[in-house]
Amino acid sequence: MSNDNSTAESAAKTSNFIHQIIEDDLKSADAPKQIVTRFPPEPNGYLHIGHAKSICLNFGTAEKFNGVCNLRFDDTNPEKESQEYIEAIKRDIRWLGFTWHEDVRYTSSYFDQLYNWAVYLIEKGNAYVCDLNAEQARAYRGDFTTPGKNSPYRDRSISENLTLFAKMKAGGFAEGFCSLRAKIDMQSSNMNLRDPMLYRILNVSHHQTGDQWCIYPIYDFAHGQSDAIEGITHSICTLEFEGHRPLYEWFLEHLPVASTPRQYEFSRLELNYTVTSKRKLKQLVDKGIVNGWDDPRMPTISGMRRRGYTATAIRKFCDMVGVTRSNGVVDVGMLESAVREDLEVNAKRAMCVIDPLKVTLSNVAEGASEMLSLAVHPKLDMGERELPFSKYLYIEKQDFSEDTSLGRKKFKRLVIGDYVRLRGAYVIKAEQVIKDDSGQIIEVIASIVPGTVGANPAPEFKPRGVIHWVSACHAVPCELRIYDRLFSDATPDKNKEKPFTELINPDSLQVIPRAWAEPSLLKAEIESGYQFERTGYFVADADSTPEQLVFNQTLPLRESKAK
RNA sequence: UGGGGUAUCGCCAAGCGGUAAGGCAACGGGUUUUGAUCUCGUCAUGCGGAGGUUCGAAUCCUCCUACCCCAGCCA
Repeated sequence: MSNDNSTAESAAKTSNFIHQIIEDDLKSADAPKQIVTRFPPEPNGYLHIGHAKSICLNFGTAEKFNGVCNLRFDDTNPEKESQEYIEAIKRDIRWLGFTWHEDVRYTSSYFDQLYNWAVYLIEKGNAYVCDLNAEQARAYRGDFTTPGKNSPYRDRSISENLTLFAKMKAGGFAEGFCSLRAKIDMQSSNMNLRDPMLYRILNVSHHQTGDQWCIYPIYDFAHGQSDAIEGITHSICTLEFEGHRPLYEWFLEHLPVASTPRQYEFSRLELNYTVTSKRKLKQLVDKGIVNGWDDPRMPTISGMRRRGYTATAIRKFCDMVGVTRSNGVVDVGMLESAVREDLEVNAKRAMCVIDPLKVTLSNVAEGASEMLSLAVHPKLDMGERELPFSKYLYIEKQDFSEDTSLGRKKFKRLVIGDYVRLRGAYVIKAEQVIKDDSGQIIEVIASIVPGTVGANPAPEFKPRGVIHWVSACHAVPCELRIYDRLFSDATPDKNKEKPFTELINPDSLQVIPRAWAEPSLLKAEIESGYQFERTGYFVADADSTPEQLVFNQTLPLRESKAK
């Protein structure tokens, strides 16, 4: 489908601070044999545009340096995770065009090893079972300006800790009764080092391990070690994990791990007029504000796919925004620009009239039907399509005006007494307008200039412009869903007055139940992009049935001010 | 407030001591059987601020300022 095979080349050209670090690493004496990265989503929601950036970075970096990238589900919190999300995430990554190394990994498949390492820490006197409840633990932790206090359980003996931890694992304690904590430094100015929790008791079954465990490791105790197990060389994550890096390294230093991955952080992607947080996107879904995770207004990968955004465009966009450590909010227009750039060369052209006005051609015989052949793309060779022409047409209401004083440059459409080109067909002249009792224009009588198909007319018949059309008796009805940005606020999650769920653009979805498409669109495939000439990019939606075609507007065409 | 980060055009972003790339947007001109595309041009004497070092500073030093992250048994 994609005519763009320059993605890999341009990806190879783009660089960022992480690539620079890797280049240095590769030159060093202890250079890794191979670069290994990983994309570690938690299966607690669908992937969004922010994840796309991380995916492009991790898979793209591995590709650039002839390394590999693992897909690892960071499934340490079964309460919020599900198999449905796992399947959706795999589907989205594949759709983006990336292939993970070997089999999918799961942090949960390392639970035994992680447990043994926890025991190891206890044996070395570096971890203890703490009976403080959540509230008490918070009080003991202190705050930014107050150092924490040691837990009264901090100095339990190694053997007692071993017994207690085994009992935790065996289900001997109620949820929340106790936890395993690392013995680091309650006075640390880095809150993450104030004896962080390693394991908590969770009496829930896990989507991968079933009821095998009732204790689950916390992120910090699982992530770095999982990286080490997999031989990850560069563990790339977002900025909010920066403060966790000392802890990440502490575990690698205090455990007999086989390799020492390094963590690097970059700033997460933010887009204006949207939210990029799985938690918030889930709220939109749960509250029914949108129709599911793949609603075409959602910045999820599956939503964008359904909207008609292409993988090529999303990857191009990720390339455009770059990778840095500074927080910023990217203009959603940049994403749209990448989408148009791809669709301009990859979308087939077709015609569809949204708001029809009947045109009767006075000098075309009743019942006469001519089959015209039009290029699928005006510049690229994408074949031809057949288009029936007849005495009765539909054009857009907007493309006709009674105001004959409108200048030819000001209004490049149909006006009584003047000429206009029907795209790919004849030049016509509007002769007469017919109105109903209320004065509404219901029909225009026009005539064709013979011999103007594929040929320019004599100068005196020079058309004001080109308009799109369909043959009224051949056109197929279809439903159009026109989308606009989901939020009316540029920064919905930073608004002080209202929660983001109340900043929804009331016009984010407009349904046009009956538009008229050229017959070739009957063959439109789901997810295949079209440009409806002069109106916008559209894509056939999976809701389409043999009786009713449904198209989603991907984006309108750009419009210069004059229009 | 303690700690950790970040500040270059409206937005994103190169720059790594030698005199401010590029993209998006915007604004002008041209081409065009899509008011699309394409194309040509304009768009930071200035790099958060103030000092300092240097022949030379966005790049080095000092001091300010603003914003982001951390006080989940989330990731």
